Amino acid sequence: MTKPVIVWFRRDLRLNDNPALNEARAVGGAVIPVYVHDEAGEAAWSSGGASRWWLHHALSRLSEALRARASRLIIRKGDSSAALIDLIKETGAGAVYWNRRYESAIVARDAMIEAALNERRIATRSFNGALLFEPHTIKNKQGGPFQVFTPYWRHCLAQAVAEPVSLAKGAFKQTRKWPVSESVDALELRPRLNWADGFARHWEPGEEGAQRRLKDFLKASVGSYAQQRNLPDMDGTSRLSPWLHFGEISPRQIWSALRACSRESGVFPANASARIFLSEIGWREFAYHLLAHFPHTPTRPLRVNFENFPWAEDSDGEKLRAWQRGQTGYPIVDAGMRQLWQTGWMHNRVRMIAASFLVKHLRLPWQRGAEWFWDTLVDADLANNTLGWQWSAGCGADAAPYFRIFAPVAQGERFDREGGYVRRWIPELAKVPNKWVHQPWKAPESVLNDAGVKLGEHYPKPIVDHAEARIAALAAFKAMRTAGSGS
DNA sequence: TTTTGAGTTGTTCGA
DNA sequence: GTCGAACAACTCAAA
Repeated sequence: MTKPVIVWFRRDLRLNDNPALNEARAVGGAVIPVYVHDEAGEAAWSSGGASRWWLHHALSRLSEALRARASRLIIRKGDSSAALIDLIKETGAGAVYWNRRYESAIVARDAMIEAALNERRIATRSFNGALLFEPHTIKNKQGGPFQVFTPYWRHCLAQAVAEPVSLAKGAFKQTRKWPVSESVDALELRPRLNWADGFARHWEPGEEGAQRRLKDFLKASVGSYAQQRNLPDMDGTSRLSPWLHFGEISPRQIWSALRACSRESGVFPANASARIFLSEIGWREFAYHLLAHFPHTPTRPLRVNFENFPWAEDSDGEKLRAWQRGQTGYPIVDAGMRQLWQTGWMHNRVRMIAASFLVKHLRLPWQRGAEWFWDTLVDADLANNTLGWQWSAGCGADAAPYFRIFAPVAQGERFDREGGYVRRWIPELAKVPNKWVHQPWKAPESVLNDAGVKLGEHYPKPIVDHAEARIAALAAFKAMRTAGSGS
């Protein structure tokens, strides 16, 4: 009789286009879906607070979806290797299948588990469930990894992309006796305090929620993506990032759905908007490419001369705290940081502005920003977070040149012209007229009085002066360069 | 090996 | 208000 196969779910919390699950069902025996909550195994990057909230709901939805197929999700806590070996003993499973991950600590751990299982004569198979182009399959002509996006993505687009595979209909083959499982609640993923209560108004974790969101985006927003993706007051971006992170949707499914939309025009991608959206998926691929080939980059700069960048002092943490709490006095920055806190997400345009502000105006290390985002974003993803922060700081691959310092007032006026975004997240400024809403400190006394705002009381004065901070940042970069070349 | 062209997302200044 | 140039120099990728 065919032995059961364990499907080890990780960052692939979906039933459709799940190669490990598909292949396990194809074996013909029982399938035992398993999730192991192994915080120590995640090393330095176990899920942050906001991600844990999402994970709680993602696991609940996956568990329900499996029950609808007459199956179950078996949940265990603790060391992954020990949990899998226990389950093999309890179920008589002959194999473990999973979809690959790319963080260096996880790659190393998975290799050890594979060896340990093979030693016990348990078959293991791993699959690509998370990427269009896995890092080891993409090489430049010198045989090395790409470090510039454009040639990387051009190269990728010349490769074939596999079609997503839908889950075959019908119930799963049953195991004779289900092993015991923890409840999702027992993982204690939701915060003890109720700070995440607002998240549920903004998000619908789970595979169905992902498909609904993709459909809505393709119907309503992708056509105007080129123009509207930069306007934080609009729903112009896909907002698929958290579902993508947990693998509730795969990039293959997105690629395929986008191509179906382009069918009428006979060209793929059909237009500038579709091409730009696809290239955003490409940036995610590029981030995984870089993380796999430069595994030290979550904590250390890719460009080594940035190791001795002269960051500013902030011994009491006051500046960092002002940034985290949305109290810098620059409305577009503060609105973003408050959106992040309240919803677990921040619009991409504002992420760039807020990141640039931390790194260039406050001159605090990008790692502090990356840590905060890791804890507060529902879409926190090691590859994307690392690339984004190193790009903003200017120390990464294909990064922003050092002289590119976002001006928060100009950015606010350009991308949030009516101030709707700022007013939504900073109610103190609700009555400040458009002309001053991005720089209330410049407004005449009478205007502020009419708006009911006293600066320094209801809303802070700017904690740094833009022009001075800009000059200081340029000087710091210059100092780093001279220090680097001198030795 | 050497050379050449090019590189997500900006800002400021001065005409 | 609008426009183009300067910002400074470096690294990558391909020929």
